[in-house]
Amino acid sequence: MDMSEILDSLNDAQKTAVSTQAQRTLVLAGAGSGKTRVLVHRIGWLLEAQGLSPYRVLAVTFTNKAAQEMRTRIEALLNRSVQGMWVGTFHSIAHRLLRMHWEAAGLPEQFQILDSEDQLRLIKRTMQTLQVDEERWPPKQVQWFINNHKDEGRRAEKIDNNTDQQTLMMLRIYQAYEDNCQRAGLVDFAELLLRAYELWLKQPDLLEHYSNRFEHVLVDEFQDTNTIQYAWLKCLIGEQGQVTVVGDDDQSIYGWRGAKIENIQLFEQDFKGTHIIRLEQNYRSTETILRAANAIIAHNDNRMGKELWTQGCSGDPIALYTAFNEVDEARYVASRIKALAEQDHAYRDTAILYRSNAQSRVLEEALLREGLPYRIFGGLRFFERAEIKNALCYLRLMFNTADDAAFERIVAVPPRGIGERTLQEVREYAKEQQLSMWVASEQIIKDNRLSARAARALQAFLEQIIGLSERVNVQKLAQLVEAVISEVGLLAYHQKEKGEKGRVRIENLKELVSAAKEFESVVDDQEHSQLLALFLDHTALESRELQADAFEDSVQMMTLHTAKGLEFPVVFLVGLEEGLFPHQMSRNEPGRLEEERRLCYVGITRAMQHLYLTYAETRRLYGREKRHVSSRFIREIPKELIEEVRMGSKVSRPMLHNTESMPMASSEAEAPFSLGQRVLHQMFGEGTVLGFEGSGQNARVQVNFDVKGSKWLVLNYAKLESTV
DNA sequence: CGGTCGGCAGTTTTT
DNA sequence: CTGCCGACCG
Repeated sequence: MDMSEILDSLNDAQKTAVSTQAQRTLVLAGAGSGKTRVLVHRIGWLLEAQGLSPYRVLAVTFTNKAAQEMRTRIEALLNRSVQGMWVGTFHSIAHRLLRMHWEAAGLPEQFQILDSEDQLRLIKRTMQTLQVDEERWPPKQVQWFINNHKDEGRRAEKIDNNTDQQTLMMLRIYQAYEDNCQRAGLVDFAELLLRAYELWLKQPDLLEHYSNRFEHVLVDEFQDTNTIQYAWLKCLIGEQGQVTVVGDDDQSIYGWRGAKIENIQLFEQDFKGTHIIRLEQNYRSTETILRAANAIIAHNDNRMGKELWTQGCSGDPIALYTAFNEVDEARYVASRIKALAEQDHAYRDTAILYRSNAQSRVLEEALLREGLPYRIFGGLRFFERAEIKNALCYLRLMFNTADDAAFERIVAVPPRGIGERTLQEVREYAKEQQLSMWVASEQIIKDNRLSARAARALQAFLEQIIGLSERVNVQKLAQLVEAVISEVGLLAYHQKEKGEKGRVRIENLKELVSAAKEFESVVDDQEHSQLLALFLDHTALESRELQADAFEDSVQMMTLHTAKGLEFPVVFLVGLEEGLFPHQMSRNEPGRLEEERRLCYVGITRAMQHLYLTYAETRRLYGREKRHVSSRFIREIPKELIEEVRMGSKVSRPMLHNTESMPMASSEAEAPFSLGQRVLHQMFGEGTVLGFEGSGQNARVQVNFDVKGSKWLVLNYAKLESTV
């Protein structure tokens, strides 16, 4: 292959990053600077120019999507398959290692992965057996405690137990939870990483093998690595290994879940002679947008230092809309999107970004009112839905009867005459004898420790699972899934549910069968039982839906966190208020405030052409009206980049007594009411003016009545009175 | 065993 | 104001 294909399309900094001979390379890649491109071409360069075997390359990402994309793009660039290359998330690579070396890692061969919901349930269960007060030790907090320690590489027994009562109890739960996991062959997400790390420590020969094998390690989104991931990498790379890490300290937004932005600085110290390359040329946004982003992020301290620039045009000023309240804000966004659509902007070119999910609702209503199609990202993923997880837990229990988490989840779903009394009996016995729930059930039945009715029900359950698991080696995966949902009564169970809910759940269960079919065809030439194991891993590790949502041109709505890595021609960044963004909880701690600022930087740099910022002076949140001042992030943008928008009546401030002094657009000056004004209606009572539409005879006004809610009224008929 | 009611919490999310 | 979870009751 011609090397020029790999280098020619790149700028100088990118070329350097792709072709450097340095043993250690740190690429500081600004937003929109072609980061993925560099990573892909770097690997291409290593394989083609350096003649490295794909077998000797390990590339690590944070999401399955990124891993998938990387492999696809490398193969497209080189026009060949790179099968032997390991490309995956930290978790999937750790998982792969543990599957291959389960014995060395001290795990049973059929270990299963717990997602965070499973983990929380198991923690609750553990706490119940320990008789811990859930008021004093909230399970969520315990979960956080456990995961945090694991992320820092700390086992319960290694933690100093010379501490306060509160922590001491958490440690006890941590330990008991671990014991439960070990006995049931269960591994949570943090455990995958920790075990993989301990594998290096406990098995130097294994470490050496992989260190030798992976001559070059590449890491994407390096600023998001946590302590254990960093330690794992450091071991693997060792003194000899070559490594390329790519990241952007200004886009580190996951500190709250353990990511250590300091790892970037640490890298420079730990890996001597690191070649640092900055990618600062941006190919995404207008100069105006970049200047705003640069200005905001400049308020942070201890940056690695980077300034985005572009050869492109300066573009439109940033629009800033000050809304009276959140409804007005949403209305503005919707009306702008409608106007943009009329100028031939596709809906999918537009994104609405917000700090927290709770904000989406009002926006959604406004889009609905305008008849604009939208899609909200986030929310429950397919494999996380309750009915899907139930079905999967049957498969898990069939696969490994010791899986207590699965046992607990489905033993009474659908209901089959096994009540809390019976279960309590089983749990106690299991705890006493250090047995799995499954074996405990068997023995309790045998010992006649239950009423005849309960014993019969429990026996029937065990037999049903055994009956199903005998078919694992005989039937195809999809048939097996189908058998579970119909024979075990899940379908019938949801059929009985009233309302839309049951129907949707049944749809989902059928979707699960299709997913299994799809999986069969993708991963063929495997034994049936193997296939089941792989499928279970897949559902735990790749919660992404198999089929992307049906093609529809719609407005994209998501949180700022979700938007990372994406780009849109038009971006609305809403809710820029002190207390909301930066969030209340982050305002007083400098470190957390800086992370909020980086989040803002991420949001702004998503925009390619047009950026709209909005905030509401009053916002109803948690049923309470609160007044807010504009976000400091707005004020950190140079004034000359911003153009303030005033809609309709041109009154952005609802202070009634000030309306006269506010500038009025001549065309709208005749409007008898202003936005935010309080009015009285004969039938609907008092309310607040939210918006106008039309003029003259047809002029309509939208009023949010205190009691009757929001209504559109024709001004001519409405006989509204000002309350002032 | 399933339904209902009351209390309470309530950034951000991937694996 | 929601939505979720747990307790309680029929």
